[in-house]
Amino acid sequence: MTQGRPMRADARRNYERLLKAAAGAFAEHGENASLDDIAKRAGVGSGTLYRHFPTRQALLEAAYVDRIEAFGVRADELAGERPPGEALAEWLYELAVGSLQVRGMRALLGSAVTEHGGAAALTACGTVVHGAVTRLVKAAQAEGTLRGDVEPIDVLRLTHGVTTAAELAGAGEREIRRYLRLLTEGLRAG
Amino acid sequence: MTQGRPMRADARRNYERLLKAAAGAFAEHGENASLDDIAKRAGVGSGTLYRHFPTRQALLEAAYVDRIEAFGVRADELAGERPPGEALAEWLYELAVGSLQVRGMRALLGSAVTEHGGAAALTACGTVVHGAVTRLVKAAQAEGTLRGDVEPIDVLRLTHGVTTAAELAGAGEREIRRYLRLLTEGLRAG
DNA sequence: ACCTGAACACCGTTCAAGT
DNA sequence: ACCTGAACACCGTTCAAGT
Repeated sequence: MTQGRPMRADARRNYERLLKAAAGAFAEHGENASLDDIAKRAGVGSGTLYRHFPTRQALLEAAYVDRIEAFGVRADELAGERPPGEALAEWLYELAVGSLQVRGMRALLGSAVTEHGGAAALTACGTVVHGAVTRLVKAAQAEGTLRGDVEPIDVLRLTHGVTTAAELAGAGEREIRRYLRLLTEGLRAG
Repeated sequence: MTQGRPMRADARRNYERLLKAAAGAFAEHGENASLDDIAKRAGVGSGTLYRHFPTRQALLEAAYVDRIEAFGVRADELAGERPPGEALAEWLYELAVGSLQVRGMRALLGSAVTEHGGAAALTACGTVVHGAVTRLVKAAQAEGTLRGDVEPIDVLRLTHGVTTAAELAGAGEREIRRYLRLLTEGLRAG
């Protein structure tokens, strides 16, 4: 599907250098790392970067595609090990921790659940994450531990929101856990 | 407190022109509106903008200080009209709707609840909002409708997070209401 | 005391020329 | 088919000169 004809040898080499440079730059400077700097680090002209990755979004996605796919696998693992409600909670927790630790991934996940003017053109990353959360959510709803009136995408968005909140708090993993529990249990007394 | 000696006439005029231009630019282009453009709109040199507002944050805050203070007043109004739990919920709703509608205010509120390396130097805007939410939260906790293990700042952060989520959804006011209810009631079945 | 605007540094993006 | 890097446009920030 993403297959096209194979790249010329130099193109493929540049592609991989760019990915490596991008990962480093995003880790150091966050999602807004300079594209020019990334090209320089990779030792290629800036035009080459644009040829391979027409938008910052595309580069971000390519840089984290492995990690995102690991989350898809992890969802099925958890579904096999634990009761649905717990599996969902743990997966959301790991997703939140991941997007806090790996700078740039939060932005990627955010745009993966953004409504882009109606007909949501799901990104590759969006497809994987959305598929995973849908399986977990349906199971938890069937089990009766998750309310029936929420869509999988709502859960993803709210988790992203909670992660944002935790980041504002300069939070560690304990704080994320706390905020996520407030979401799943609610703020009401009880 | 913010009083200093009175500004020279031309300084005061420029200050106000800048505020007006900033409000317009933020409304049009969001929180990242070009500062240079704002100075041009106001008909002043860019240095003048920096003299009055050393950071973008400072300009954002000055542009919205009236609106923020209105939220402080509104909190007391609601506290006088409704039971504490309802007053808090309604206030958070209005805050969320406000930060979605007025571009730039969301960013301002976000940074108002951000932990800035330990000794949180609260902004003026942060002080107002934090004071208001504290009054509402304490009352709701005393009444027993809000769980006792959350701090006012947590409520503010989570509301900011929910607003973020709603924005991702390209949401209207109905969606915000729904997401806020999910926060206050929780995701668990029941 | 305050203002102006040129100057500098930096970044994203395009595209003509090269291999 | 792909790459390079100069060129352009734009922005934030500083500061010497001016009133």
